[in-house]
Formats: sequence, C-alpha cells, structure tokens
Amino acid sequence: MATIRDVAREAAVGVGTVSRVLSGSPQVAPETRARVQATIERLGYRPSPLGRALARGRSQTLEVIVPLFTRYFYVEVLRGIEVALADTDYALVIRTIERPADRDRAFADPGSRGRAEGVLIVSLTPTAELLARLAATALPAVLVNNVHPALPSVALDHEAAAALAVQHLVRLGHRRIALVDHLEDPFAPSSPSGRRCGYRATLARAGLELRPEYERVTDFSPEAGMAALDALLALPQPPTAVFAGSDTQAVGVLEAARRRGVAVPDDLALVGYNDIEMAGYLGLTTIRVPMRELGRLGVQQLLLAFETPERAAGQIRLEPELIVRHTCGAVQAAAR
Amino acid sequence: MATIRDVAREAAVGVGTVSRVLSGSPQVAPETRARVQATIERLGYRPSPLGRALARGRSQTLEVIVPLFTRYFYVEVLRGIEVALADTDYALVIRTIERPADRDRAFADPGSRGRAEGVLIVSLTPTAELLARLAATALPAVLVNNVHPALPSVALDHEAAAALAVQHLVRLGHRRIALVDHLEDPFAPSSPSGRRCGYRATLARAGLELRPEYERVTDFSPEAGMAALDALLALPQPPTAVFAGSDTQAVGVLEAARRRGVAVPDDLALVGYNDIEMAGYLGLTTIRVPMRELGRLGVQQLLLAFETPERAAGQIRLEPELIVRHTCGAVQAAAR
DNA sequence: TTGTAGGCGTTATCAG
DNA sequence: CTGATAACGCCTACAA
Repeated sequence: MATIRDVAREAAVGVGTVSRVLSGSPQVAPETRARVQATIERLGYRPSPLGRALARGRSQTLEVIVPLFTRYFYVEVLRGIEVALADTDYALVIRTIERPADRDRAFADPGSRGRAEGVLIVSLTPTAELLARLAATALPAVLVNNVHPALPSVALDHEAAAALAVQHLVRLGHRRIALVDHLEDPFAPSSPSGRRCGYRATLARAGLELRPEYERVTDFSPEAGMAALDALLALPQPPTAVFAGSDTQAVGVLEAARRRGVAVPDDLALVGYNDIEMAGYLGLTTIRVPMRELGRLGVQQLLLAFETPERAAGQIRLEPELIVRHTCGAVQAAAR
Repeated sequence: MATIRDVAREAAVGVGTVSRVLSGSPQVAPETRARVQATIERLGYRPSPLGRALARGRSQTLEVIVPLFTRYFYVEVLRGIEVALADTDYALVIRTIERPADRDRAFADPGSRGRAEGVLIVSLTPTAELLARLAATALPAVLVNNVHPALPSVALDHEAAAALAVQHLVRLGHRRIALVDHLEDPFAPSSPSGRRCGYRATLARAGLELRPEYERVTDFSPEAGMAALDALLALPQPPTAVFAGSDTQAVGVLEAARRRGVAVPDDLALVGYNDIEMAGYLGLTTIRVPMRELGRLGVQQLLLAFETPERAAGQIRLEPELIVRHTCGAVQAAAR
C-alpha cells in the first residue's frame, strides 16, 4: 500500500502538500495540485482511515446497537442508516443484542473504546450505566424508536399511533376491542408501552369500558399471537376487534382465527402494527411505521450532534399513519 | 481519556512496561505488574483500538458485505458472525447491498481502505473487479453461502439439499414435481442455482420426466410464490408437489393454494427451504439451512486465513437436513 | 505557496 | 526485567 510519503516523494513535494491536496485546501498552486493528483492516481493511493482517524481524533465510524427481536424492523432501520451514510465517509459498526449479556457488554463500552465517534441506540432503553458512560466519554448518542429525557431521539409517537388504530375500530362500531401487545424493549419490562397508553386513552375517550382481561402482553412471535387470541376467544365476552402491537403477532392472530373458523373481518376485526412486507400480502390493516426514516433521521441527528454538541438534544417525533386494508372490515363496511 | 503515557507516569514506569502488562507478557516483575494493573484500574484506562491498530498494522475489524434480499437469512448469518466474534476483540463493520450500485461500491473498495483486515462476502458472486482488488491488497476474504474457486468459502451444498427434498417427494409417490426457485444472487442472473441442478438430477435418477414448464424462477416474495403456483395450476398437467427455493416463496404457494381451495398436503405437497421461524409455525416441511453456522464458520475461516495466509483456501461444505412437518404429506401418509 | 517537524496512542526493538 | 525511542500513516501548525 502506498503511503502519503510515497506520493510526496514521487510528486517531488512535501507530505504537507499532499495532505492539503487531499483535503481540498485552496492554498495549493493549481499546477502542483495537478501533479499531486496525477501521482495519487498513478499510485492508486488511498489515505488510510486509521492514520487519519488518529491524527484527527475522529474515527469516521458510527456504532449502532440494535436488538434482534423484530428482524424485519431492525433490518429496515439499519438500511435507513446505511443509505444516509452512503454519501459520507462514515463506516458503520454494528452490535446486535440478543441476550441481556449482549446488551450489558455493549452498554459498558459504547463506541467500542473510541472506535466510533457516535452511537445510535435502537429500540433499547438506556441504563444508568450507559448514560454515565456516555457522559463520561462525551460520546454523542441518539436514541432511535425510543425516548429518554437525557438523550436526543427519533421515535414514532406510539401513543398517537395506537389512538389512530383504536379510533378507527371504534368508528367501525366496535365496542369490545382487545390489545395484543409486546414490550418495546424486552430488557426493560417495567416501562409501559406507549401503545397501551394510547389504547386506554382512546377507549376512555370513546366512553368504552377498560377491561384488563383484554390486554395481552406477549412476545413477538406469531405463536404468541395465536395463543393470545385463543385466550381472548375463551373469555365470557370475547372481543370483536383486536389491535396487535406488531404485524408478526397479528399474523398469529389471523392464523388462530382461521383455525377456529372465526371469519376476519366479519367476526373479528384486526389491526396490526409496523406494516411489514407480509402485511400487504395478507391484506392486513396496520399502522405504517417509517422504519427507514427512523434510521435516516437518527443519522442526521447524530451528525448534527457532532457539529453543534452544545445545542440542546432534539427530540424528533414521527407521525404515524393508518393503512387501511381489509382485516379491519372498513372496506367491506363501505361497500354495504 | 487516559493514555498509556498517563498510566506510565502514574505508575512510575515506562510506557513499554505498561504495554507489556497489557499484552500479558511474562517478562515483567510480579510487583511491577500489580502496580501497573492497579493504576490502570484506578484511571479506568482502556487502550485505544485506533492507536493499537496503527502500531500493529491490524485494525481488529472485519467487514461483512451482505445483500438485503432475504432478511431473515441475512440477520441469522450476521448473528452467527457476531457470536463468533464476541470472544475476540474484533469489531464488525457491515455494508448492506440493495441495488447494483451498492454492490459496485462495496466491491470497489473491499475492506474500506484498510479499515478492515478481512472481508466476509455473503450470498454474493465475486466480480472480476473484486477478485482483482482482493489480490492487489492481499486482503483475506471468505465467501459465505457461495462458492468460487479462487476464494475460501463456507456454503451449504444446495445440490444435495435439493436432492434431499425432491427425493423425499418422490418417495411419497409424487411423479409431477415442480420447482419454484429464486436466484441465489440476483445480481448474477447467469449462474445456475445449485438447487435446480439437484432437482433435475434427482428427477432424472428417479426416471421422471423433466418438464421445463415446471421450473419457475421468481423473486423472494410470497407474492411471487403465489403467482408461480397460479401458473403451475393452470397447466394442462399441474404438478402434485412443489419444491420451493425459499420458505418465503413457499408461504406464497401455501396461500395461493388456500385461496384456490387446493388442500395441502392432500392435493398438493410442498417442501420449502431455509427453515425460517415461520416455517415451524405453518407446519412447513423444509430444508434446514444452518444460517448461524454459516456465519460462525465464515469467521473461523477468516481468522484462520489471518494466521496462515499461505495455506490453501478451504472450501467448507455444510450438509443439509430435511425437516419433515406436515405440508409434504409424510405424516399423513404414515398415519394411514 | 510549500516543506518540516511534532503529535495522535500504541507496539516493538534495543540497549541497559 | 525495564526504559527510551523509533516506527505506524496522517494532519496541522509554523517557518520559510
């Protein structure tokens, strides 16, 4: 590999001049610049990110810490991040979290000891330790799909989203609406889901009774969704509509209904969450979560934090959108 | 951030000694070591990966280039890689490929100009340019889920896998077996799928007729699977069994059958590929692809290449496994 | 406008 | 066993 010194020697200039050409400094004579450029081309020289990082004190690398629970969601967010980074010179190092130990390790060392100059934390609740480390190292960090007063964030307004979904079901005439939700961050079971708040608030606003037995919190799998519907249908007063906290769970609800001969949407209306690929294909009415947008804006926030660290942390809230397909029954109702 | 010099000063030793303690060199007096260790703890010192990388000439970073087509597959492979790396000090930088331009950019600069000391290339066919770059930079690379004579690789034997699946259907009495496949690498449409070879070979061995109209190559979506089955059922002699090249497509086949009132497995037997999460839940008979294992072994190969670059490139082939559930009809047949 | 020298944080070599 | 000191590849004053 050619170094900056090789280029300097070949072009008969000092390394400083080569460096200036590299950084596009205006203070270099056009002809010198041309000569250096030519030498760079000829040698196929590419500056070493390592040397540069050390000298500049900036590694040009971002770290993203992301759980593995909802694969589709996470890949989409990641892709949003990548696209936003494509124009820049930043590299992306990624740490996936599957078990509590993974999370603890990642949180104990955000930025991987200086390897990254900023961190994107996706769908994970910051611990006290993480906050302390971030503060101690002055490492810029942005929360994606989560909120915390101490950190900038990009998140969907889950409460508003739930309100949208539940309101839609109420308008369609449903009065017994169940919730099949999951924990946003399985490692932080205590934090109440924004969706649940929105669900309850909307029912209350509509003058509908809150029934604890209608609120099911399960994990992400379709199986869990199936089990949840089975339990709900076994109730003395089964719900006529279900709002699922993820499309994956909604898929399970759909399958359970099919197996029990419960017609969707006639006997049971269903609204999902996220709008994954399969939702369109199943005709699932759902809340569209702009997953790539979350990633893109997260990067934007982080890059902004680099430039003006003194500015107050921004909290970006994305507005949800309801995608009406046919599992909610609205299309059929309109046709009547 | 404390540097090695701070530690040296505080512990009243030279930086060399601190470095030796860090690397666990035996040539340091126990009491000196203890003193240095204590100082390290007290200062909370962590060596900078950047400085270390520069001095050692090794960045302790691996790059993985991976397409986005099958999300589940790719996340699992990635996780296998991460788990294998958890014990080491390696970081993982990832480049996701969605469009040809993404691939070209990644292939034009494998290792991101020295940022990574090795590359894992997942499900992507190396181009001549990539091979040239790898050779020019002497960058170790390992192919995952793909094979090339010039590079070490870890791959499933797709041909054997297809044979397993088709043979199973033949044994169950099927004589009209269709294939709903996809391209392993959509950017390299020319390369024939190993699955198709296995499919044809097995049919031939069983003395069954090869029907070109039974071979459908589509993309990964369930929609494509649905369309493929629709086309197959419209044939004068529709197949009685389908072997799908991915579970995602199999899901579409399943749904299309349901919509047309074709009973699975009684009227149509189905075998998928990959064994994604949803396969178990749908009762889909399928080929289990050890996705995490692919990632884990890829890392192992790469680390091995670091140590002994002179050794010939290893080609690891993983053996496929058939998971019998109920869409193939074997369970029902056994019960009779 | 350009070259030189010092420094970024580490490792490795080489005397002592 | 240990302490200087020279790399590693680059950037950035500072001086010319």
